[in-house]
Amino acid sequence: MDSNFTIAVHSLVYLAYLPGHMASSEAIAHNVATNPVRIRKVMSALRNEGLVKTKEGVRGGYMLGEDPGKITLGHIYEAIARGALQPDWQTGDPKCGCPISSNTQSVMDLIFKEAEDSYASFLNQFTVASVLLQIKADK
Amino acid sequence: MDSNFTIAVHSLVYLAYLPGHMASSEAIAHNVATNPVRIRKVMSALRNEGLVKTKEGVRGGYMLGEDPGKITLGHIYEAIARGALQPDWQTGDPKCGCPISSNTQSVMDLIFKEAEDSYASFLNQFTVASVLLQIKADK
DNA sequence: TGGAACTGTAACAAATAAAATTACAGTATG
DNA sequence: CATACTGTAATTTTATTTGTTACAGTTCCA
Repeated sequence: MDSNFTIAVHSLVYLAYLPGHMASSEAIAHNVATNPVRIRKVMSALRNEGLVKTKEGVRGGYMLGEDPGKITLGHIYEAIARGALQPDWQTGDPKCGCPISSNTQSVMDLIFKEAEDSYASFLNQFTVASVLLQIKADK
Repeated sequence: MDSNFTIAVHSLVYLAYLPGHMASSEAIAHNVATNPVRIRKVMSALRNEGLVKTKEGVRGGYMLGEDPGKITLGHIYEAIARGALQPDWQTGDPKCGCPISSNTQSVMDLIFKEAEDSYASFLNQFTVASVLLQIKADK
């Protein structure tokens, strides 16, 4: 999977950490170690879910859309990475006569969907606030 | 992630499906819709975990190493895809003064490891035999 | 006993996906 | 109205995934 989920978590934790709870894409990009355009794209996806709020124009930037203790990693995952666990490439050939070759795709599809639900719900035990605490405690 | 896990599951289900429970890399590759070399690589990894047995030489190929009902998808995942859930790319810079930038990597690392454990254990509810049944029932 | 049918790998090439860059229109602020 | 921002599209660069070729080693059996 791509790193958008990690970037999203890092960015939100960074916002939670800052006194003003606000930063520009450039400041976030610097902390995350990537480029501002990428941060803006990630933030756009988070904004659609209400996880951040945007302020355009001079002295604009991003701020948390909710209390850090209310934003779970599962929610972040759903907002930005849904489907990332399943490989794009599929095995078999749906038009093939063999039932294994033709049906494995749809069965694996279902298994991946269920597994991803379980993954996202596992991630719900973490919040931006709890990750921030872990990071502060980390030596 | 790459598709090795899906290929592994498909291959083992295919072996379980065949009357003789045995097939060459070429036959498996054809069913999976990939090339024989790739199947051999996947099978090598599965062999290290005892999930398949190999027979070299004429009329050789691969056969199941255990009862299809005993092989769980979690075990297959561990054998071939451990670590695939975590992106290679990491955020932040461990040498940076800011605690967020420098510690997010190790904290996310731990979260991904735990999440992957939970993912693999979710997959343990499925076996090669149960997937085969699902595939046969699929219309 | 030697050629055919296999696996095991390594090395390389092609295709695809992820990340970075560039560019520019739109928006608030002072 | 110049400046400092976001939003997004287009493009380039880089990394990863997949496929191919090549060949040594193993077993079978004619």
